[in-house]
Amino acid sequence: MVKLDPPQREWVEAIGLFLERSGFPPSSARIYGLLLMSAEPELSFEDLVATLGFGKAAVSTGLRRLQETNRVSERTRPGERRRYFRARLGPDAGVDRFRAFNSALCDLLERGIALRGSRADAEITADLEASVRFLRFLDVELGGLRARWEANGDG
Amino acid sequence: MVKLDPPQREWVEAIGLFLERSGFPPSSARIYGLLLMSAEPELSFEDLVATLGFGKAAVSTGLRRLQETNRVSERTRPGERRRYFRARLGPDAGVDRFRAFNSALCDLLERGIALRGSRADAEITADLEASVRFLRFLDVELGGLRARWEANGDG
DNA sequence: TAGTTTGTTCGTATGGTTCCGAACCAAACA
DNA sequence: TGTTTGGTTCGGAACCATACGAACAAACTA
Repeated sequence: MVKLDPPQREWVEAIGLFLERSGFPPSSARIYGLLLMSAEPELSFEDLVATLGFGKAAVSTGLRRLQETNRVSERTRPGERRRYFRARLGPDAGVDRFRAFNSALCDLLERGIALRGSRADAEITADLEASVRFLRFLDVELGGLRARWEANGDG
Repeated sequence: MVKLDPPQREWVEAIGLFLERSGFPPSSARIYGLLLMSAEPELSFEDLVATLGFGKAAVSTGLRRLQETNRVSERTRPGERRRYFRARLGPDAGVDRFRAFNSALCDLLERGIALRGSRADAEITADLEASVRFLRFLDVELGGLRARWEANGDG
């Protein structure tokens, strides 16, 4: 059981809603929020159940999703069977997903352009081509950005 | 009714699924896909209903959502009551949403850092601070990117 | 006025997601 | 071997979003 002020509880809820909008199920989102807000860097399964008020099932599947997407790591302490969970914070995750998304979109748009053929309206085709060019530009630049940030040694 | 090859139909479905994953309801996603694939740059309400196989209700609400988010424009032709719908393709929409998302996340993380206070685990706090710094850097750079692209006159 | 066209809105139904409680399993220990 | 602890998986219930059909509205025609 984790001690949290009311504002801290509200924050967990707020970031929970936020993560939900980016595709996480509610249980995963609250778990991640709690791991970020807790004064302790690691929490046990039981801590999560007791503090969040979710059933064990929800916490179990919520954790699984978080681990599948590399958002949470898990370890055990010597002599204890219990596992402890910790939030993993990589600033790049969002960018990576964004780039992957754009890349997939780009491929799709190119296939679309090809399928439209030459008899189709030229303006829409031109718009699609402009989108593809921009997405390619964006991908290259985002790659450079990442390199630049890491070179600065601040991440 | 719009004539589409089977591969073209599949493409509409594919980009439909793709847009669904970025938050669009299924009907909106298919409508937008069809508007992009159709040889005609504009389609009527009836075209959408007949080609997609959705009911009128679904097309109506699907279109509303697309218009609310500026993804589709509508016009009438002189002497016709019917309305014609056209896809609007802005390459920036994705970037804007990404930046808005990051900005909101950044604010949230800063509030989180403040709420954690000084008694909380320092490593997690430091990770949060690094995330904030990176997000700020990213936002600035993305702004610059946009400007650079538009200056090149290729969008 | 009566009828046709062009959509919109409402009530209901359906599909998919997520939750809970319970049953279950695996590991440690008596 | 039996018991406790730590966690997973299953079945059913609840919820939310969305689709359909039908009723409705608005605009034009005859």
